[in-house]
Amino acid sequence: MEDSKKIKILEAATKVFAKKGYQYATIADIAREAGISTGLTYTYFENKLDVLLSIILQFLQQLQKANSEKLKSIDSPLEKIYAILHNFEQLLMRNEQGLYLVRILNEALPHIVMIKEKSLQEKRRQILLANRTLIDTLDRIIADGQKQGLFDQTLNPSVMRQVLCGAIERVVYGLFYATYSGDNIGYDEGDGHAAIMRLIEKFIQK
Amino acid sequence: MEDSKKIKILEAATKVFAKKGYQYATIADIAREAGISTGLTYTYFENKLDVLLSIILQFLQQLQKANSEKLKSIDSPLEKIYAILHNFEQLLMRNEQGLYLVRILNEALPHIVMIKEKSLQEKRRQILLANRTLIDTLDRIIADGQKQGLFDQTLNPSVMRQVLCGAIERVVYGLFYATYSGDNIGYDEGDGHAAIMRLIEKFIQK
Amino acid sequence: MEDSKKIKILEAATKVFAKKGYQYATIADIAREAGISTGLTYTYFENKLDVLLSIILQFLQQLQKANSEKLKSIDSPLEKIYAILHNFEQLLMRNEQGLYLVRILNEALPHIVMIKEKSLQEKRRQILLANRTLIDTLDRIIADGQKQGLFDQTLNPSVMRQVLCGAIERVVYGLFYATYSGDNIGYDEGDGHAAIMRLIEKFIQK
Amino acid sequence: MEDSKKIKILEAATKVFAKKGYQYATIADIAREAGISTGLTYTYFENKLDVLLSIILQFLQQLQKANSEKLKSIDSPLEKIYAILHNFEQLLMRNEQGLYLVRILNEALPHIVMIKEKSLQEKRRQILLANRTLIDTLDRIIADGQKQGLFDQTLNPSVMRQVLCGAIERVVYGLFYATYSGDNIGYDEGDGHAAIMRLIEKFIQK
DNA sequence: GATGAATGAGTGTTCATTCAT
DNA sequence: GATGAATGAACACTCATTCAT
Repeated sequence: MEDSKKIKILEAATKVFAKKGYQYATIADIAREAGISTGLTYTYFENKLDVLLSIILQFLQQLQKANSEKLKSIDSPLEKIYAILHNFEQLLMRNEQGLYLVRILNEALPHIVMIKEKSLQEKRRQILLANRTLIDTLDRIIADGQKQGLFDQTLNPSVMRQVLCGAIERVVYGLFYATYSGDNIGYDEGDGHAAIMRLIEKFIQK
Repeated sequence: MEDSKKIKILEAATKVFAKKGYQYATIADIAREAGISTGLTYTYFENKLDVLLSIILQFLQQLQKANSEKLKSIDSPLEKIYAILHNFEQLLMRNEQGLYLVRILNEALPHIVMIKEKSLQEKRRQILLANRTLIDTLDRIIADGQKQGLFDQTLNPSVMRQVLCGAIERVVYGLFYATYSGDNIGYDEGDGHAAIMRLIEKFIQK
Repeated sequence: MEDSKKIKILEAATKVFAKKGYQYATIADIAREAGISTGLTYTYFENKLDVLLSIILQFLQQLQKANSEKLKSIDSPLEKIYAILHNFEQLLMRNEQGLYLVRILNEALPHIVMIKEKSLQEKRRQILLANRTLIDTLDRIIADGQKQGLFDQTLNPSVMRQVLCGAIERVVYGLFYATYSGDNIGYDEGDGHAAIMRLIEKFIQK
Repeated sequence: MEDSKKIKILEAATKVFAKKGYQYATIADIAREAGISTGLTYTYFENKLDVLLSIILQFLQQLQKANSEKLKSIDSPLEKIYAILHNFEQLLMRNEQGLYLVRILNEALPHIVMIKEKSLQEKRRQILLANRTLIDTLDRIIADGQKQGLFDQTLNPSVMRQVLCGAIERVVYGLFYATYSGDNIGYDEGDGHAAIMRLIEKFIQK
């Protein structure tokens, strides 16, 4: 089990899933992109869905790792928010693969809850757990900020987190779309970053 | 060609697409939900994709109609934003069908650009047009608000619109998820509405 | 049971079968061409195959009737051959419907033997009988001609009849094709008639 | 892509198309006859129609090759006609597959002009070209024979070729029918060959 | 490990046929 | 008789997955 080949498949699949959508991407597409045979995919992954879940889990785990490292040494809720945002941007906007991920997460997350395949339950559980951990982390930081009188106290932390995440997702998805369609969407990465910073400053903070 | 049957199919398809996702929904599922035979679906629609596009187009046209009616009599950019938000909520949160729509729009919109089937090009064009009209309307309102010194002038209107739309989408999608999974997502419709109002007040306005 | 409507359906079906081929012609096509509803077709015919068989049987019966009337008063085998040829040309080349028939006979006759539907066995039997009668008539005339020393005696009557019929079929089919494709096939009705006459004169006669 | 499997599929399809007719033959039938799975058919052919066209094209190309090889070394128009007839008989009457072909050609050729599928246009073009080449070759040989005073000069070469081809087709088709229905058609292969030879001698020659 | 030929379950779509009106 | 909406069986085709080499 060469790990380098597994990585190559995951990268190829990320690209193909992002460009065609999970449903329209075939194993043959992915194998071609990875420069291997279709059959070999099944040496490294249970099935097509396993490839998708592995991509998502890898991302969530990377994010979780980056977050838990950074957050330990930060006290201020605001700084924590910034730290998480920074990790997001590092993972999603620094390179091609990151932008592909945005599209995949956007498409796939709603389906994950419904997965029933027995052999993938463990991966499903891990993804849901990592997702929940991220959500809980954000909610707790916001609640802390509110308690400390730093953040808006009129709103529910969960809904504030949804606003923040939804905004980030949309802004970054637009950047993915611009990159891969060539269309002009009216803003660039700098504008996007500025908008999210301003959102935190004006909407999250008191 | 009973129109009532066409509506029944669209309603059934909306429900099935939302619950299973477009790809996993079969025509048989939709027909069963609508209480008809599979074949009859093809009396009213060209094919499965036509059903999806019809659902989306219907929503966008309803929204466009509601918006153009309301906006005529309003001058204030802020009030215009509220009016559009109100229309969104009326169409998406008033009933079951609306919540289904959120899920469908979220899943399907990214794919519409790629549609190549000749017979569906006109519908594709109408959807893209209606979507663009909505985007342009919002961007223009925001630009007006900025010119009049009412809205934040440090940000690009397009990116502000993305933040607003992303936030709304995520908040409403959470409500859909809560309704159909039964999970507690930590906020309710009232919280959601309040958060969006607050977003407009603090992020959009100066 | 209006007989005029039955005829109208048969005429419409003849046209549609000829233009599209039996398999590609739909009942809806035929009904549209006949100016009636699809359902009404089933008042006059058992099913789609019954329509086809009725067309063929009608032709064979008309030919049989014409032949038996003419042949009674003719003694000379050669004149008999001419009489049958004349009847063929009268039925197949005098009008549009006739040319359609050529195409249909050409396509459908090979399938008729294989028909297994119980309700159509009687019609199948009649068609095979009429066909056999025609074949036997021709074979007997040729055998007579041979006995009387008028026709070539070196060949089997059956194979001579095949040559004659095959030639006629091909020549007339070419005329149908020319009429409906607009292509130039290099000969016209006059040439065709001349060729068949010459074939009889040189190949059939001694 | 084993070539032997492609051939196996073509042979199986030739048999099945001949026995059931193109429309009534299913891919499952063909695959069963070939001893493979339905899916594998699509590894070797675009679709069902592609299988049919491949059968026809293969025959026409074999015939064309055989003709062009033989005709080079022959001067006499009469000998050329005999050579082409010989090639026909070699390809169509030597084995089971050949007799199946007669049936398929008879059924399918009229439909080929109408094919609209983009991916099959090239194959369609090649078939029509090969067919035209065959027709033109025959017409030119006949015209030559007429110029040299060897052939009947009272008839148009095109119509003479139709008579010859129609006769051959019918005679051979009868042999196919006899073989596969078991019915006695009143003549055998020897009779058929003799009849065609006699047709050339008496109808084509002066 | 690596290949890609082979499998076959699954589904969109068509259309002959039926039947309530 | 006449309609055409409704049915559902049938089939071409796709593609995830397997496995002999």
